[in-house]
Amino acid sequence: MFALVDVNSMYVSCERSFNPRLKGVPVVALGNNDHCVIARSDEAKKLGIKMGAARFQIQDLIDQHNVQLCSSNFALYGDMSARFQSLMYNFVEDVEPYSIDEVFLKVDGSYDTLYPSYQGLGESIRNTVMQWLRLPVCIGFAPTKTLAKVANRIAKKNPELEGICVLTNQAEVDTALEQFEIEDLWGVGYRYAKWLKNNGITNARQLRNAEIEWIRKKMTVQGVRLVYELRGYPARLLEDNPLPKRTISVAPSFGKLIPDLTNITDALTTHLARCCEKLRKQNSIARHLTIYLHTNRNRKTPGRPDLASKQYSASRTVKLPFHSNNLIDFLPYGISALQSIYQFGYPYQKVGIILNDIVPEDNRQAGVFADAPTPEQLELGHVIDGLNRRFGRDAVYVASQRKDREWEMVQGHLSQRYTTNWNELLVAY
DNA sequence: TCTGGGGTCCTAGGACCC
DNA sequence: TCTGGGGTCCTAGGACCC
Repeated sequence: MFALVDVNSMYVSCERSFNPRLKGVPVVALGNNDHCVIARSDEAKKLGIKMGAARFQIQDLIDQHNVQLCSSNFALYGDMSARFQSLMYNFVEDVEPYSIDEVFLKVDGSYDTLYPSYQGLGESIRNTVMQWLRLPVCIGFAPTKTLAKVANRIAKKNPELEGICVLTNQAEVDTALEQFEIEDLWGVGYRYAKWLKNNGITNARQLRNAEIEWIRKKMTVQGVRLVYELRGYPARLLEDNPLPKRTISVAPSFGKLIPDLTNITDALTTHLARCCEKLRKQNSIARHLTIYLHTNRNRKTPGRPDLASKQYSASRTVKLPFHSNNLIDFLPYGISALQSIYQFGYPYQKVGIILNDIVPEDNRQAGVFADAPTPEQLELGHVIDGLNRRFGRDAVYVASQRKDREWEMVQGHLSQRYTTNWNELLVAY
């Protein structure tokens, strides 16, 4: 049996955990630059605020119902997530952190003596997370991960279940799948849902009974796994030993549209420094660097059809002569890639970075035409990370970075980093 | 006026190897 | 005249996830 434990409205719940005034009232968390809704409390959902809505579209609702706004505070959410995940080891040995607000657990018979029923185990997890972290969770139990996802969603949609849904026998599974919309299934996105519906498959039970080879042709082996999982045969195992990331990307939008190369280069430098930090955090090095640049696709500038109202986007990938996690190694390649795609005259919204070809740090090989880094060079990055952890982000940065940061994002409703910044914690209490 | 950010997996096809 | 069989590696593109 698997369980899926999921924090309800994660970001909003984290904010509420430290700010009781947000309880019982509509709250939304906003994405970068406070533009876009990325989490909603139940009260906000009832007002009809949709996921992903732009703030200007719901400004009337915000004013009428005094909806509380929170800028996204990932220092807080990430730390609460780590606490939530580590708490799960108090109950079971096999834990797979799946996303910032979800964990899969393997719940086998060995826990029978401690928790005589899945229901009892679920209640115990729910109560403990609430007591220790003040976060509300829902839990679904079932024989496969996909069915546990189904059970979790049922727990969430039916308040009378009080956050717990157990699917064990076939009759329960049949009923659940019959009522489960195809597009809500884990692994069925917009396009597959459309195709399945066109072929007469509208609920999960119909998909479970579908012909395997026909599914494979359209939905590849992943679709096949999904059907097996619905039939109760595990095709996705618990991955409790997460591999390092194979792609690392940093691409926040600017706080306003930026036309000039100087400011964009400055942003690129800062983003690249973040990428290297992420690499070092998982003890990796990378060799492939993609830089992309684009204007705001949603902007419909009325009036003069001159350059400033047209769209532009471009990208360039470069391969370094060796793997690295050091900003100084990446920077010249990043800057020349940027210069090769930059075109004068457009108002840009974002410069983004993607790193690929990522390998463990101790797999480092000297390039044929480049010297291997010295031990001091290898250590430098980790030393900078240590200083920035201790004295605050950007305590140490490269000299070419500017201090004014004209491009930086806007966050007008940011809460404190309650759990990770001791000074702020003292102020808060 | 204003619309997020960061990932994974799979497949096909091209270039190359012996 | 007749031109095999079995691989690897890389990339782009498409689908999905939270």
